[in-house]
Amino acid sequence: MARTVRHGVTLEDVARLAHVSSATASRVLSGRGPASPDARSRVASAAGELGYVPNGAARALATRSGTRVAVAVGGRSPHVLHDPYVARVVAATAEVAAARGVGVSLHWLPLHAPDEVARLAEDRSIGGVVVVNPTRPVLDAVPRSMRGRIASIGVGSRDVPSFDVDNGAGTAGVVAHLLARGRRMITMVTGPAWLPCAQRAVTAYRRAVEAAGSPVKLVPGDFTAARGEAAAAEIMARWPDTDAVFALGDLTALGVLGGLRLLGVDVPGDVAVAGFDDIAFASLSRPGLTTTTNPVERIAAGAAISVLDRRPSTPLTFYPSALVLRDSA
Amino acid sequence: MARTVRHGVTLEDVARLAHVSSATASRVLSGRGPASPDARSRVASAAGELGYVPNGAARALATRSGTRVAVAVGGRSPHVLHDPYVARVVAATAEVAAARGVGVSLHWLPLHAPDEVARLAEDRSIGGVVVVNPTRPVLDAVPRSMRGRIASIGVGSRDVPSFDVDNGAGTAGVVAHLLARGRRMITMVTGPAWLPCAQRAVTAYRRAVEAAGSPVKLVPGDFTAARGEAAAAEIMARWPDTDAVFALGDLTALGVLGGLRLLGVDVPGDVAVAGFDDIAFASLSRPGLTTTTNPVERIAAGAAISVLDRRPSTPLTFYPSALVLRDSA
DNA sequence: CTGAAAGCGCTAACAC
DNA sequence: GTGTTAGCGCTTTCAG
Repeated sequence: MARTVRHGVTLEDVARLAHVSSATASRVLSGRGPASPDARSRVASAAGELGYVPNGAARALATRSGTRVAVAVGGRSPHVLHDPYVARVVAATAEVAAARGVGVSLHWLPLHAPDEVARLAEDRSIGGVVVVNPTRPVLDAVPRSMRGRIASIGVGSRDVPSFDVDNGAGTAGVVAHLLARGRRMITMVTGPAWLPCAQRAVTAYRRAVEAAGSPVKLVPGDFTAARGEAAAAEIMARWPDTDAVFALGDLTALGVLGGLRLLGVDVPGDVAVAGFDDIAFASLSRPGLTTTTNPVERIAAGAAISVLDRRPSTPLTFYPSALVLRDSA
Repeated sequence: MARTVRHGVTLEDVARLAHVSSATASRVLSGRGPASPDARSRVASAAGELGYVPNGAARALATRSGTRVAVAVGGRSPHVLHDPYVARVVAATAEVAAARGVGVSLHWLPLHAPDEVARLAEDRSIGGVVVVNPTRPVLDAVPRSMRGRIASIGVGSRDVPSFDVDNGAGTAGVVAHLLARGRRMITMVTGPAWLPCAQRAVTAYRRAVEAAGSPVKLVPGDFTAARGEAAAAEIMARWPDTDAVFALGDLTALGVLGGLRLLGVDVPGDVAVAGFDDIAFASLSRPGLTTTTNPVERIAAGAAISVLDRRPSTPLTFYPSALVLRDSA
């Protein structure tokens, strides 16, 4: 195993050692194109011996494939880039990118300038784009040329396959549980109004609650804890008979928990509280937060792989969300 | 502003429109090398008009500068890559990388194979490396060739500048606060034993506590909440007179909070609890967690910039940690 | 199946 | 100051 790991081994070096042309070496190493078994093995062992690592920049230049995938996040302010949810998406993407010799860059997609996404497409060093929480205008601004190398975590479109948690089913599960526990006055704290993928959850909530003959009560949210705390006060003032709150996003649910405590409302005695996402802290709160899972890393990896491997994927891939019962509901 | 944004505008196109050679255009656009004011303005406006975006892959190939920065995280298992702290580092790095037209990839540095970092250096498409939580063997395995394009979030070495939170001062601040509040039996839950940068906090704790004539009581931790919960039981069994616990890492502190509650210990009545990091949940727990800040995003950005701009930086850059008082201590 | 040769888009000497 | 000329390391026709 005494490898002569010279600094900067090139395909040329491998080819020379294997007594083949660099073209053949390229075919073998990239797996594309014909090559005799003999050549194959000689190249492979030469590459191994020299500790060859292909130069991604050169490959990207030759194949026009780009050297990175851009994660573009829709949001009202650039502050969204510091969201812990976004961080998880980026990290998961960076992990699958590493395996393919490429990188990840992070960009903000302002709500008021949806065609920023087109600008990303002009950058030839960007091989693919994963849009997070896109709005419809963003999706519409996606240029034809991005087809096959763009995916969405959020809603999708004809040209943009979507990878997302099945928040409809997740919500239905949570509401069903609440109903089964005898709750009848269930208020929902929604996501931001501009965020289309969050509407699926609202629809599911509405359907489940109406089917049970209970009233639909909605309060706007924004995924923050601060908003949850304020929402709790709003809800109890407006609908004192509320016996359950379902918040889209655990941070908001945790905020609701805090807000209710401030009001002296007992959870789950007086009011049950449930969230969405099952973040790390959900199990640490007091009472423990009943919620439903959101496999963010798996979703991000799915989206990233579809973009990087240019796999023609189904237009819609839903990841299941599983109910996690704790003490709050 | 009616830009003719053709798909794939090259430097050649810009040069042609500006009536200069591509070399001149390159000098102007990259800011390196001489250029007359006249040429400068013609090139600039041509680039603007065409909506020119430089091709990072081509540039990287020509300058041998790489197309991405690798974030390499030391840890016992590949699971560290899913740590929320790591995610924040990666996202912050991806943000500064985006501004420079490069990407970020994420890698695991196994404790038992410290020379994995040398393997990264062999990849010519990796322009720089940010090591997170390195051990000394990792630092020693950094090849000479990486000088100036590697930085550490954690301990550093002669060749690897360090960017880190001043956890010594942060710890001193927390302990001083605990002492000022009259606590005398202060136990510390440490970080993993293999993690050198966490030792600074232990040293600071030891010094502060000894100076006050209080006993040094250490329990090993691993930054997880589960460990914090277990540690709480251990501590109260071993040292029933404990009146304060300082945990390195808020997640662990939150675990301690839970563990103490299980034991029926009142916080902060019987025992005060303080953490480190000021993560989002610190303000959401009950009681609110007293802790000290850790500006992870700023630290990561500092490290990333030093690597990307190849700035000869000071060997040690400490970021201040500020005490955040809540209810737990 | 294999090799020669022509780029991919940019930068860096080196003359002028 | 500016243009000409070579590459950077890889892939990809196109002959053979």
